[in-house]
Amino acid sequence: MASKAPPIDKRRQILDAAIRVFARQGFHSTRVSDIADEAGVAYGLVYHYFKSKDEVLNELFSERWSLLLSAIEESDREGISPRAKLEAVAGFIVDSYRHDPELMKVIIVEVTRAANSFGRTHLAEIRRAYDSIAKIVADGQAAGVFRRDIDPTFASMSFYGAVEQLLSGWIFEVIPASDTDFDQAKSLLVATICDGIEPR
Amino acid sequence: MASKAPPIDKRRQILDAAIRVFARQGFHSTRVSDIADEAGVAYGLVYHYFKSKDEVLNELFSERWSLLLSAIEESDREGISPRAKLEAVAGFIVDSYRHDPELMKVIIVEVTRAANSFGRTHLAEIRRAYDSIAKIVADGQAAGVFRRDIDPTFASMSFYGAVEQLLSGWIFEVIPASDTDFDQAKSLLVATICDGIEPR
DNA sequence: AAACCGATTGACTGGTCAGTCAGCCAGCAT
DNA sequence: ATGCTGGCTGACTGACCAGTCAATCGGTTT
Repeated sequence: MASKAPPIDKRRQILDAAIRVFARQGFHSTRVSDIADEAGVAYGLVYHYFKSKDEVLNELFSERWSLLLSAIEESDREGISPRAKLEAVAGFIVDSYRHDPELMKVIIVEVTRAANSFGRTHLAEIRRAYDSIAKIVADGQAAGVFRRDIDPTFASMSFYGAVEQLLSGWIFEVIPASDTDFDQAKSLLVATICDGIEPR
Repeated sequence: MASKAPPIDKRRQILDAAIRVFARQGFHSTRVSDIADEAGVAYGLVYHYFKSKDEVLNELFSERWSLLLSAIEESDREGISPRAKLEAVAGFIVDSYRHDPELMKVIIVEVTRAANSFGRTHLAEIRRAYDSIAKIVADGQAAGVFRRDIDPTFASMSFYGAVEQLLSGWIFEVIPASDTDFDQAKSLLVATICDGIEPR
């Protein structure tokens, strides 16, 4: 037989199990044995594929965050209005959550908002997202479609903060999370940040 | 002598030490002995005044958060415009940070954004803040000074998310934090959320 | 069939702390 | 003086768990 026996990717299996377990219990209260059990794999195998428990989370974060960064930078390259770019960014993040809520929960709760632990480690990567958004705003100002009296960095933080708060709300069931909520959120985020909540 | 020897409040001393240590090292990597050392007090005394290490943080959070809730509800009672109410809320939070950055850091990093641990425990209290802000927005809509096509809960989350993201930026030195930055932030937050970043 | 090798297993170890507890001591009452 | 009370002390313990490692397994090469 030239065909190999199904080479089940145990590494992937461990990562996927880790997403589920981290999402369910949080990073700090999951034991490495929980991951191994969830993956249906021996304890030691986790250490065959990963240097440490931390590295499992790092891998999950970096895998996904690089996609996010690409998406932001990609949308900035397209020949669309700054407002449409912001909408693309919000859309990508919201869709990421819709597509894989567990992974996004882990990333936000354990990394992005865990500023004392993994957030520190990945600060540079996280910052790159802020900076890319700020650049979109700055370009919009240069083009005259955004006000110049709001600092781009400030606008970027407000925008990203609003997006993340929304995801947090969904994650912890503070606000409803249906498909229509997701779609509304995309346009409402942009409407809020660009137009404001006062009538025009 | 009728005057008592200075009754140094050891309980308070422990709480204040905990703020400093939690801010410096984060809750998870501070040992109870670190708190005791910082307070200049014996290890066991921490357990004389508090049931557990968790209870120390709970106390710090509740102490401060109740002030925040009062301030929000207070500002809603004053006969000012909804926009001014939002400015009061943003102002109070920003000033809280200016006045005691270490405590606010602990509250945000370890509770408000630690959704899997203490955030869960205090979810109801945190939610009350969201709800109070949402009420301000809803009243503004009823009065016709805010658009009706943005859900108050949504607006509240965006607003609070922006505020918290800003504090996070200061805490982790992603953005500069001087007194003028604080003052600008107050009005910019409201300008952003109310007026939007597009020119009127 | 023998040597080889990476994947896989899970019992074990070493270190870390949260929380306990037995008792000390200062001030006050009797 | 003797006893009492409660703040205060810090050595100790029991539980927990990340990470190690020696052994096994299954497939491939010589």
